[in-house]
Amino acid sequence: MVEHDSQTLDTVFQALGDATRRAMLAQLAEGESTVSALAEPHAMSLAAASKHIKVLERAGMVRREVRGRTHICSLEPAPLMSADRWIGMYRRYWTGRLDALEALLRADPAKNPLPPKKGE
Amino acid sequence: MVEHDSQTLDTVFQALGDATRRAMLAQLAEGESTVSALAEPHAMSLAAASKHIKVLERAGMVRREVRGRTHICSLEPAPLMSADRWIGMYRRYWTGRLDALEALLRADPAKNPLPPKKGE
DNA sequence: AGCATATTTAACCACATGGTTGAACATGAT
DNA sequence: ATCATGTTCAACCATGTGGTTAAATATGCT
Repeated sequence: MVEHDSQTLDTVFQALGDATRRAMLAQLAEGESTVSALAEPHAMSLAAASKHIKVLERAGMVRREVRGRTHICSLEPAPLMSADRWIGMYRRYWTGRLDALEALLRADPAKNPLPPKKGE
Repeated sequence: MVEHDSQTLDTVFQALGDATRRAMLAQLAEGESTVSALAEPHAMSLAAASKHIKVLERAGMVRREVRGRTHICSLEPAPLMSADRWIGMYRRYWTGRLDALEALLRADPAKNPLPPKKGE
């Protein structure tokens, strides 16, 4: 039985709900970065970027190692895994639905109830 | 190449960042529910629950069919799939890390750098 | 028509969020 | 000691969020 800690999921999903922070995670997936390197791609003050990083840290997704005067951030995968497992509970659901749709289409292709709908 | 619509991900992850709404999605995964049925398990006014449902709707995760005076809500899987695909980009990353860890452990089990750490 | 049910809307409140600027702090270089 | 660099902190602002209560709306029942 999979335990889902509600508070963890709250902070993780909240942290993911911002494009700047998602971009930072993407950058960290490529390798460690200093705070300024993480801030650089974004059109905002360093202080603002610093706050975003702190949100990611609070969510446990980023670890920080203070090396001299620079802070080196790295990705901590565990919370993302939690989020993934939560969403994973629904994979069964939607694959079921998609299978049903596919079956429907195979049964009568002329009805085609969907436009291509690839824009995502 | 997977297109990730930033705005969609924003609203979806934001919607997921609240335990009440996650519980509502779980309930909807079991089957359709009216607004009051969705509200019932939660210690809050109907108006508050109604707002939560609207957040889920805005995120595209819930569809509403007005049948008479009751509104029947159902789960719309596409946005969750988007979120899943986004997180999926990191699956490679963390399985890599875990594989590395596992290799480390196999190489020298005595070092065992981790407590069980199953609490999640 | 009149009443009950299902839901939303509006106005409000406290607090969080995402941004700013300017000052502070800590470290490294000269 | 001084100065520059990397980062945070504090104060502030506008807007968003999650909740409330009270009133409005829409439908169904008798």
